Amino acid sequence: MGLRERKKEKTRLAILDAAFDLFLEQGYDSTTVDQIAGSVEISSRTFFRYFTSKDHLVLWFHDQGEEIMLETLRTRPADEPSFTALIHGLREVVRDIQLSTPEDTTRFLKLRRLMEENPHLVGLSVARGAATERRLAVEIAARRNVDVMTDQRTHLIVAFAMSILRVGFECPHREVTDVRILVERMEETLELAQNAFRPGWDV
Amino acid sequence: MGLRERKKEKTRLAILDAAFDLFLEQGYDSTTVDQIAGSVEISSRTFFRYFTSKDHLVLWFHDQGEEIMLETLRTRPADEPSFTALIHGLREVVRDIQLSTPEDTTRFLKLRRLMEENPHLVGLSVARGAATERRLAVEIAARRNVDVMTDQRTHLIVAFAMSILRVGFECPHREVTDVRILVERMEETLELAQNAFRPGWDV
DNA sequence: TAATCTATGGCAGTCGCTGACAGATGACAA
DNA sequence: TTGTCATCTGTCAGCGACTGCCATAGATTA
Repeated sequence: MGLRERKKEKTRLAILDAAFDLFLEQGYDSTTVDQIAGSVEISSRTFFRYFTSKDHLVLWFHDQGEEIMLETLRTRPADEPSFTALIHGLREVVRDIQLSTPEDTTRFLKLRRLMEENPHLVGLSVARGAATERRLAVEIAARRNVDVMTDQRTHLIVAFAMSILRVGFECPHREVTDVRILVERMEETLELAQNAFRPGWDV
Repeated sequence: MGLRERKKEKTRLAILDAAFDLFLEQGYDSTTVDQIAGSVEISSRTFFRYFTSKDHLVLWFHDQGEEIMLETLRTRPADEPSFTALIHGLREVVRDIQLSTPEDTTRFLKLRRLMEENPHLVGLSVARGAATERRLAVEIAARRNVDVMTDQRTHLIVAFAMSILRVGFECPHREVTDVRILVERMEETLELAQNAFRPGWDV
């Protein structure tokens, strides 16, 4: 990897870290892009070359998760029930968090705190989730040999699965100082959710 | 109702109609607030006194639905399973659409077309949905005699129910020229969803 | 009719975001 | 090492969403 790319990655992370710290310190809305750019010593124009919008800072994690979900779907056996396959995707997302570097973990926990303190950001993430669901629905429809446009069940399967992810990450009943707490919580949610459905409902 | 209030309601609807027509004609993004305000002959400053943001034009329906859901929850018997109670809420939302005035129906259908052509708006609506879910969760937690902060099942119940609404409204497999098509579709979705769960999972 | 309340418009300003141009900097071959 | 090229970066000018402030026109009430 060349010097150029390494440098880019470094500023990308620097922006992310600076932004999160500023957000947590003085709030999301009252932090301007100029401030963030300033504290990393780049122009705000450059900021927008790294992140398409201020919001996008918060969505980087989401994008990562989407990729994992899609990737997992491709590797799961074709005859596995769709919902089960999606659940495996969710577990992969969780695993990815567990295995990430300490720096990434810190970033992730900051992001979580940020969302907790600023519910409007949850909305953002959920909005992005709608796009993710459309993409997942295409995959699941192919799997189930149905038409994405007409098959409601496909969309229900995807929507339910993604709901689990969201519920698992929100409402953590005690302070999350460690990803382990989050993972634990996520496992509980998955367990609960899986028991809620009739076997074979997702064929 | 005084002249003042009647006039206000009239401009409110005028703004909504003008905006939707402009959006459908030339796209959401390329329509400015100034244009909308101009075509109703008010200043853009006044526009922002009727709608807190350009986005809010699209969310007015959502807000209405939320109110119906909350209202319904209050009237349902306390010993009814939570999920069932929410489903009744969904049915009330559908009923409200069926019973609305022709003007409102037209507005609603335009909104639907708008969302179809502009997926980004679906995201907006979903984002607002996150806030709605939090409010519904409070009610459901009270019903189930659990703590909103800690009980995951409550959040799952709400999230699943709201997913149904969303799926029912999106992906309509044929052009929606009549609310009846939509209602029909919604019934199918509800049916499908209700059969997906184990009886008693939501106690 | 007078006093009062409130809806509105104009204006100035902030912030997010973009296109266009020019200068700086790393990549790579001779 | 040097020169060429691709890419990254900053500056600047500008648009559109949105807000606070103040003055005024209109509706409401006494």
